[in-house]
Amino acid sequence: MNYYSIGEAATRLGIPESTIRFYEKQGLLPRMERDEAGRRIFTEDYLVFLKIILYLKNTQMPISQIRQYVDWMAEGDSTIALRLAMFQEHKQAVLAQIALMTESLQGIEKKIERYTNYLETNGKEVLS
Amino acid sequence: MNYYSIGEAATRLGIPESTIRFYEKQGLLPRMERDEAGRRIFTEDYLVFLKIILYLKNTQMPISQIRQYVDWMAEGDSTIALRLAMFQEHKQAVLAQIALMTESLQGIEKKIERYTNYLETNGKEVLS
DNA sequence: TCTTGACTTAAACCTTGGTTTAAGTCGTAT
DNA sequence: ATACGACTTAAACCAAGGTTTAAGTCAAGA
Repeated sequence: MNYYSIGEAATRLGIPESTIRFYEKQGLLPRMERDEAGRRIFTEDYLVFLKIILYLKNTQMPISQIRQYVDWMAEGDSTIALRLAMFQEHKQAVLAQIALMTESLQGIEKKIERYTNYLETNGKEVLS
Repeated sequence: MNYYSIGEAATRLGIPESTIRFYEKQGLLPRMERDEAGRRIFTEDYLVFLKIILYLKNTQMPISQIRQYVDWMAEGDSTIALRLAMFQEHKQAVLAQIALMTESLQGIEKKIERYTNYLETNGKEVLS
C-alpha cells in the first residue's frame, strides 16, 4: 500500500496542510497513523475517508455535526441508523440550499438581462 | 404608497431587524428614509431593492462585494457595464458552487445507499 | 400621567472556520 | 558535519457576519 505525507495528502485533496491539522484537532480525523518520527501517515483508504469529510464540508455541514458523524463511526455499526438519518436530513438541507441559490440566481439573471438590454440599446431602455 | 417599519420589513423579508441595521451600517442600504422621530421607513420599492441584496447574500456574495455594487448604483448609469460584468462573474461563481454541491451530494448519496442496504439486509451487507 | 412596546444608537460580544507564527525535530543531499 | 526542506506543536491571530447589550427616545392606550 502507498503512504502519503501531509504535504502530499494536502496536494492531492486540494486543501492546505493547516486545514488537515485543524480538522484533526477538531476531532474529524481520528486514529491518524504516525511514523516513528511522529509524522502523519495517510493511506489511500484514509484519503477516501477524508474525501467524505470534504463532501460534507463542501455541502456546508458544520464541523460540529461532522464530528458527531465521526464519533458515531467510532462507536461501530450500532450507530448506522443514526448516521443514515443524519445523511438523509443533510441531503434535504443541501437540496433546499441548492433550491434557494437557484431561485436567487433567477433574480440576479433578471438584473443581467436588464443591464444587457440597457447597454445594447445605448441607454434607451428604462432601468426600473 | 405603503410604508413599513423596520419590524414589519424584517418580518416580510424573514430576517432579524438586527441584520437590517447591520447591513445599513455596512453601507449596503444607502439613502434610507426616516420619519420625524428618526425611525427607518421602508417603501415597497425599498423592499424590492433589499430583496436584491438578499439574493446576492443567499448566493454567498461577500458583503464587501455587495457594497461595491451598491456604490456603483449610487454613481449612476455610467457604472452599468461594471455592474453587468460583476453579476455575470457572480453567476458563474454560483453555478460553480451549485455544481460542487451537487457533486459532493452524490458522494453522500452513495453513503446513504450503503447504509440503507446494510439496514435492509440486517447487517449481512459489507460496509467498506 | 404612566406604562408599554417599538423603535434608536454605539459598543461589546460571539461563533465559525480556519491561518499564521514561533520554536523545535528530523532525514537526506552536499 | 551541516544545511535544507518537510515535518511537528501550541498558541496567537484573523476575518466574516452577525447578535446582544445598555441606555435612551417616543407614541399610544389605560
